[in-house]
Amino acid sequence: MSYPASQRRSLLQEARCQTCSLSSLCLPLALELEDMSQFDAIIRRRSPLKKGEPLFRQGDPFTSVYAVRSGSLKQVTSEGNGNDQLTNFFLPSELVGLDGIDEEHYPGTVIALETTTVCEIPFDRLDSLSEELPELRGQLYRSMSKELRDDRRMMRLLSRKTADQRLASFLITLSDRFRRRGYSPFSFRLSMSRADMGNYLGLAVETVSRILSRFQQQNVVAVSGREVNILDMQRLITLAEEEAQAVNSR
Amino acid sequence: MSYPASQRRSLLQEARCQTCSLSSLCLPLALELEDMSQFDAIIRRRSPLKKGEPLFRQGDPFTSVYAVRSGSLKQVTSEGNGNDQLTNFFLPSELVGLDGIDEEHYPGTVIALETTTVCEIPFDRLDSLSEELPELRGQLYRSMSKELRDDRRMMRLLSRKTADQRLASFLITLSDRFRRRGYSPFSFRLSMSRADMGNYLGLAVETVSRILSRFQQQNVVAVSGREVNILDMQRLITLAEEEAQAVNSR
DNA sequence: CGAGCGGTTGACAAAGTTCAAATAATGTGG
DNA sequence: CCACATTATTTGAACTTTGTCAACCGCTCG
Repeated sequence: MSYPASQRRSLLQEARCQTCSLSSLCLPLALELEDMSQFDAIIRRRSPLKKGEPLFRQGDPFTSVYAVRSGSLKQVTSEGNGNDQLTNFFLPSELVGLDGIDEEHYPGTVIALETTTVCEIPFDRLDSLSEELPELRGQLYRSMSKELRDDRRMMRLLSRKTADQRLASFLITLSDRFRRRGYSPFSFRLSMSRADMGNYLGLAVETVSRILSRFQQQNVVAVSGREVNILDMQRLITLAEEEAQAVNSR
Repeated sequence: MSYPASQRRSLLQEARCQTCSLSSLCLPLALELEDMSQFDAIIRRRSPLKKGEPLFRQGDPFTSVYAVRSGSLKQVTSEGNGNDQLTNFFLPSELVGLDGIDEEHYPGTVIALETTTVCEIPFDRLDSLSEELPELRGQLYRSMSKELRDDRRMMRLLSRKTADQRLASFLITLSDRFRRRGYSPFSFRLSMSRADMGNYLGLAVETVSRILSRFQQQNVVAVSGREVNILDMQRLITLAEEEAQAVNSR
């Protein structure tokens, strides 16, 4: 989730969707150049968020969805008592805030994990525009639908997988997301803490740490602080799926 | 999830959205009478599903979403190995299939838990119509957004709650859904097996059974087979939330 | 009436959590 | 840039919760 200086520079320059390297992954995907400029027109640029800075807070009135342009964020839902749940990490091109549409407010706080830039897309404008642009509407439906499927996958992870499988799955998913964005799927930097990972995966920090150590011992990955190198992707995939036997289906 | 004979009869008679008692909860919510008839026109009635019968199977081509009219269903996602994950229960007025939009196929099999009737809504027609009817479009966005929020709640349940809290939460959620639909929130019949509950909640069947027994001993609920009576709702709510201390946030 | 399924209960084992403590990393004020 | 204060991460050991295995009950369906 860090970028070489050259790329970071170019990301910041791309003030318009038409030239943004992410447009093929982002909401304007599938839009014609002409339509894209209409879409581009409703977007508000925001100054970069610093690490730890919230994009919005739980309970804030829902006004916009956001496309991540660079950096990364986490979404945390608090339930009164100190018990927070980290429900999502967002990487470039992903849409933030879709779960706030049907209520007047955002259901969780979204916080930058590093210096992060986003495009703000006022939802009322997006909705109107989606009336005229079937492709845009379809893309919006698809984004939400995909998020639903990802959620189901996460539920499966949380309810059926062992701690080892969770960590392996997590690393694979990250790897895959990086790959799709043109970065190395084998070597990357985690922008979140062990505590964040544990919270997201439903594990104690200590468990996360222990398992990463074990993976390292087994030469599956090399971990140094937040730097990750996947040494044996095949093994990692096996780890994520194996033992998946039995549990409730003898 | 069973209905008195009189109500069941009337549900079956309601062939049109305009007279359906669920329209105030369902997709046509917020539509003017005139718009509603347009919406009504695209809907296909289906003959009732028998218990155990699938509405569609995982991998079937995605064509429609479905609104439950009466009865109930479960969604099961299989991952090759025998390890299935039950990701959702659907009650009357709820929309089935939204997570299939962005792929060409449904991501899970949806099976009737009892005799069940649904309205089939071809998605391409729905999409076109949503172009003309902003209210319908909004409702569709809201439905998906709500489902996202429910998923987040479920993730929280799976990753942070104890078995007791999961069962308590589950009963409360069901109770609430019945209440919204005009049924008793205190007395209802479970249409799913203990195994289904366990699968959904990420618990072994034995655990589900034990905890229900314990709740019963403590006079929180009276359970007889699949009949449930909530005796002490306040206590149940406490059970669902309490102990929610600590875990990752000392 | 017997088979089978769904549900319940007990005993034991395993996976993870909690608590404690040491070490490493990062940030801050001078 | 240094010394100190914090915060993050790792590791060990005891303890809990829940899963697994086994046995049994009760009901329904041929």
